[in-house]
Amino acid sequence: MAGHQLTQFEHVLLGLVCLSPSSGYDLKRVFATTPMGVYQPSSGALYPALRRLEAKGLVRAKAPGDASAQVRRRRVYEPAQAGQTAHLTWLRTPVEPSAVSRDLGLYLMRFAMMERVITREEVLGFLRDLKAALAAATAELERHVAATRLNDRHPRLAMEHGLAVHRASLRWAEHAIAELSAAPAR
Amino acid sequence: MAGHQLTQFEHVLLGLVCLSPSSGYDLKRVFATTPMGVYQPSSGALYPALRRLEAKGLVRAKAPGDASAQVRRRRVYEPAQAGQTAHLTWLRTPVEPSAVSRDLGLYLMRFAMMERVITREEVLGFLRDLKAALAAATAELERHVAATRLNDRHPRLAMEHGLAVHRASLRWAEHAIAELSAAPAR
DNA sequence: ATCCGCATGTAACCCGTTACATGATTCT
DNA sequence: AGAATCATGTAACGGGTTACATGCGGAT
Repeated sequence: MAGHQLTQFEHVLLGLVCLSPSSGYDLKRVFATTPMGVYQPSSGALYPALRRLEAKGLVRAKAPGDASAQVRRRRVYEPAQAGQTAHLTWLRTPVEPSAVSRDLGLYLMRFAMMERVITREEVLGFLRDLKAALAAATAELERHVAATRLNDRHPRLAMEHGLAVHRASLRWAEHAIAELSAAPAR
Repeated sequence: MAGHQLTQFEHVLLGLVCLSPSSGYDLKRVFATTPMGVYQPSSGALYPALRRLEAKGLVRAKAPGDASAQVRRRRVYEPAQAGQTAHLTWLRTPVEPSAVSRDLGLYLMRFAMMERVITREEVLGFLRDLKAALAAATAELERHVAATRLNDRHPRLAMEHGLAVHRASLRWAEHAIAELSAAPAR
């Protein structure tokens, strides 16, 4: 059934459809109006990706709600069972410490989609792994900064930027763990 | 001569070649060992890109250093005049406020390559523009966080991550401006 | 003699961008 | 009626990833 594995983009689309059934245009608006908007998918990326998800049996086009007055031309997608499980599996993918700097945006996206879908224990485990990976990446960068010649000011400053950003992410992870730990049970 | 415009990746490669003549393998090592390593170019991306730069007359393969013992199979690239000017033009490309969140890594790369190539005044102008763009992006995010329902904890936390990271970048820009302003004239 | 690191390259495949096309619906 | 927005789609093109191929040089 499911061809091979999905693109990150396809995983995000599937996640959004799981959050609430949407048409391609709805999803376009999501990217246009939320802070996800750092990436603005083109029609040529979005619609074929949805068709691929449909072809793999992960989503299906909802039948026009029988009270169809004019809603004919909108293809509203909803998740299929296989899509639900694929989404859950994606959310539960272990944190890869070596790729955390590259994929941090994706990890944040996954975190944002975890609410009310997986248990708080699992979320806290994810955040702890993320925090550990960020701490390791930060230490690695510190090593690198210390090992670098002080001759060149710009490269050193650029590395310090990376360091500052990593430290901010690390502090955020600690903050998020604290807030979720203190939150009332759902 | 120069076909159309270069890829960001090609611009980075050109910049590295301008910093010091390098072979493809040298460049591979640069990506593998420096904090640039978030992106690990494959052979199928790297060597064709260098050939494209060569075909556009921006770099050329250095003739084997006549004292050639065994250095025959290495193609060491050095910048051509057109490459130098293209690199300078790239470094001087104005900061695009609307894309600063997406392209921050590229901007940092450009900053790291500016040393000793353009005047300190220009560098400071660049940093001030970058700072302004980051401040605008931060304000935008703050607006968005404030306007969002407090119902969902995870999305709000994810947005706060973006906010924390933007603030760190902003503070870095201020720090960099201060440090460069205080630096002794070269 | 063989294995590993150096060093460059190529081909199939996939996918995203750009640009264009098309019709329906709503606004003025 | 005409314009803008909604809504989906397609074709050409470019470029990156994966995987494979190749040959030299030094190390065991």
